[in-house]
Amino acid sequence: MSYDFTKVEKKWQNKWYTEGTFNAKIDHSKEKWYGLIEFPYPSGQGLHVGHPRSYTALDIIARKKRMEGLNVLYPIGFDAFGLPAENYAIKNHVHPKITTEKNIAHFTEQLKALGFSFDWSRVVDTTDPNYYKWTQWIFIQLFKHGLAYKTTMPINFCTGCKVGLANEEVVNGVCERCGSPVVQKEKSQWMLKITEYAQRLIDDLDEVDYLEKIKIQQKNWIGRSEGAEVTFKIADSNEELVVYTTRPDTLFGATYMVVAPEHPLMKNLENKITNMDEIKEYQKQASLKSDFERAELNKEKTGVEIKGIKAINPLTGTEIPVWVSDYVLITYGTGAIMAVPAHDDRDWEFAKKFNIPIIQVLEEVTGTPHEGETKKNSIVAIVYDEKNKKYLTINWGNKGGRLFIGGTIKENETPLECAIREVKEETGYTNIQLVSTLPKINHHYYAYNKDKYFNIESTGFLFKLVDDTQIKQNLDEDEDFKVEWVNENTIINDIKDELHSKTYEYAMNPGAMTGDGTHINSEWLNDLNKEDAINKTIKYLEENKIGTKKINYKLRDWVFSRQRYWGEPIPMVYCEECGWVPIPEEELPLVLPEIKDYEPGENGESPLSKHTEWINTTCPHCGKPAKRETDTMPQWAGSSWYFLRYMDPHNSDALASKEALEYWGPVDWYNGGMEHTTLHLLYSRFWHKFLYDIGVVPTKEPYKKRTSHGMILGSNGEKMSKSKGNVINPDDIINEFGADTFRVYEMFMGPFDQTAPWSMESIRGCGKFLDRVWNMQEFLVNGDSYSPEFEKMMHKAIKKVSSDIEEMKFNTSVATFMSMVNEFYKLKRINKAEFKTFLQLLNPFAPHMTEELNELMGSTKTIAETPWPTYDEEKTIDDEIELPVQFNGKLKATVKIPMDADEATAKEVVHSNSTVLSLLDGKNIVKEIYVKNKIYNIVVR
RNA sequence: GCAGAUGUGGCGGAACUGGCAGACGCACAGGACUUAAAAUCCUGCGGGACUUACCUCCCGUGCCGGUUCGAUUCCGGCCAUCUGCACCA
Repeated sequence: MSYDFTKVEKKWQNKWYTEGTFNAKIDHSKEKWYGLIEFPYPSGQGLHVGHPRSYTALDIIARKKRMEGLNVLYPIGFDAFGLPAENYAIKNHVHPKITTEKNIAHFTEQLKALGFSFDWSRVVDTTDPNYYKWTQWIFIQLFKHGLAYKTTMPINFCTGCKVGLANEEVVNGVCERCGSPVVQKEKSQWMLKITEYAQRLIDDLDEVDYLEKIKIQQKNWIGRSEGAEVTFKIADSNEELVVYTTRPDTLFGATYMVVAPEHPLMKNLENKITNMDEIKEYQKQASLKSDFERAELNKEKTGVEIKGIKAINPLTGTEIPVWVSDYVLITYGTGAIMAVPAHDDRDWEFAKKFNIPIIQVLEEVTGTPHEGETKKNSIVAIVYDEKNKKYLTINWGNKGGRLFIGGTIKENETPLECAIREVKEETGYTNIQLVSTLPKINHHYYAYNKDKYFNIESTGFLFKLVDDTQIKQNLDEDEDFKVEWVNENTIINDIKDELHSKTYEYAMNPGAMTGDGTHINSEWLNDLNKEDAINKTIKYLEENKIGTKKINYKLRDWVFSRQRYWGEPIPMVYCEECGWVPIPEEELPLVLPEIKDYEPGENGESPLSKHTEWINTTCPHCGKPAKRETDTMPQWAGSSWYFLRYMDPHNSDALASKEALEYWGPVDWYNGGMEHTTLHLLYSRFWHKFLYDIGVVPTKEPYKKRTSHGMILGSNGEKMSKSKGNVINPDDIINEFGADTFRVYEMFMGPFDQTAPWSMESIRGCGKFLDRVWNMQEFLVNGDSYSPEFEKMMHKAIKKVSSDIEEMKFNTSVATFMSMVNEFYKLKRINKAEFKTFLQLLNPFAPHMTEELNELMGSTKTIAETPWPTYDEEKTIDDEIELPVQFNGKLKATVKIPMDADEATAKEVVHSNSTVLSLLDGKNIVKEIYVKNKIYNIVVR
């Protein structure tokens, strides 16, 4: 009798749905467990095969938790506001509400066909006024607490369509739809002060169980840095330029300053600046670029010197030039920097391009310091022969190995003169040309020939050989070496001296020295390391009132306005007298008006801006005529708190009752994609913390645990997309293989948190496995307890599957099931006790078939009603193990010994093994290593 | 450019905390069943050398090096691919 999944799956799905099997109710006598998956955006394409990966994973966990006796909440809903519905509406003149309803119905059907144990009585829909009433309510609370404010922020503006665009709609600087250039246009927008919560969003990560990579990514995104704000005076004016720096210790090396193109300094000093036209042109060019373009890779640095003004280095009093360049961003720090080209890569690049002086203030330390060192200044010269691709070295043989040319600087001699002289004296080459001067290195060493310890400051030089003109060497008596030209590999292998190899490294990778070291050229900071110098500088700045210690975050406030129709209306009214006033809470929800033209308004306004009858209202505060806000909220708004609504979805008096929030909160386990780590996850943590602060929710953090799933790729290993023609439709898979096979395959395809390509061949294998499970009925025999042949396997399997599910190692669980089935087939026998346990373990993965088989076995209870199987640790342990025996770490034999055998027993068995004895013949045993139950290694000579 | 991730047979992958590399599945090959095919069941399956065969030996977890009795696993340096990005001072 072959298995008809169509009938069986429908049967159980109907039962679950009509009986509300998985509907959750508050029950204070039971421990709760709240599992959450990211609710889908109901797109017109229908469900993606990626959705079920996450949903199945948490469904498995939820089903297991129920069997373990927990009161489980596993809800589903729809994040239904968004761009695609609106764009579809513009194109086809269908109201987004209609398409959204249709799409939700389609999604619901698809999700039900996969047999997820969702509580279908709690479905939420972010576009439902009864839902977004509370999204608006939260916004008003944010406004009342000073966390929502208006400011001017640039939007992407299409010069063709004359509308604002989302980042996603801008492709290579042009509009996705019409191809016209996109420019940045200033617009007054609502902002949420997420930055106020930056520190707490970092600190409270210690309290939650998120995957480490998620915590790291959130911390990097928030980007806390400690540094200082330093005030630079502008010469001959009252203007000051405040910069933020994380490296105040390098202040002596600041040789110029840079301000962002949007910085007010230029306007303020307009009458002093002599090249204002040039600067205005540069500002205009910069305004055409989006932030993304400015960040584009390998971009050549651009900039213009602001002529007519100079800044004064507050430590040295030196006048330094001020530049404007778009590599400095107005949104970070103070929008201005002090540039230290010797110790910052970007500044270094800029200074090289515009020939600005580079002053080294920190030098790397090599070698080991020793008491009684003699100080000297010296050079290391690297000479490169481009024609033959060889480097000039001197080979001391066993008296010091291979080195470049080195030497001590004499009095009245510059380092460069010294280098040229040394090359001539030691090798005879006279026609060389300087390529670059390398950063100085502070080196400690011991000279054998002089029996002395030295501490030298060495300047490196890279020369190229012009021609091979060579005179006679002029050597000291103790200089006994060979002059040799060698290739790169020889340099890397032979040059062991730290100073010389470091010099070579600098020569090969020109750039700023950003590491730690010891300060030079820095007056009272000299000889200090980075950390001490930073502290000392900050202290000095504060004492002299020219700067302060400052913590900065990369995190920016959240731009909360969208010039779109299909979003939650922002419940604010503008009154000439009273300013921005929220609408009274009893008037919520502020319903999105039904309109027919969803085309954006002119000049980047929202479509709502054309509806004067809706816009015109009265001020809730003073009663005079006033206007509504026409921008709507971003899609992130509805998803920032939906997990709270699930706890009490039909409540009309509050976003959820206190009882529900206290019982179900916080979410015990939230799984979702890595792509939501920095936006959605951070936004919802921010809202939750705010709601905690105003006493609405009882916990600081919304999610106890967060994990993530990997993307499912097309069978060609690329991201699924219509244009690539590699999209897999879940409906086809369900029709051909059934939901159980689909679920098992998605769990088997690879490690849950990594990307995996789809394979039609592999899914067939999972179908075959389930058929084999079904066919085990043919050799099912009676039995109330595990048979001796399978007892150990059963206990091991319960242990393995139980822990695998908790660790989301679903692929190895499925492998365990497959191995078990293979074992049952070997004996062509399984008894009822074994079958029952097997079905219970497999049930969360393949709920339909296992319930059916369980029923066919004559069970009176469904598997969902039975407790999760338990195991006996004792019975998972083997009595005897195969111990590998190695010789010098290479496997040569295995011996059977009892589990947990002591060393003497193991030794006896190993030494009576014939292979071991023959291998020991004529050898000396140096050492024997025994690791209990793992290995026996004999080291022989 | 920065950050994060990944790299193991023909393919997807397994290997607990440094201890027998390749579990499980796919593909492939052979066999059983069948008039035949499909389905099903059984067996084999990293590469190479040697061999009638049993065996045995060598190589092998992206590359180079290190630590160790022993490294897919730890350390240093590279390379490649993927993903994200806000040049973060």
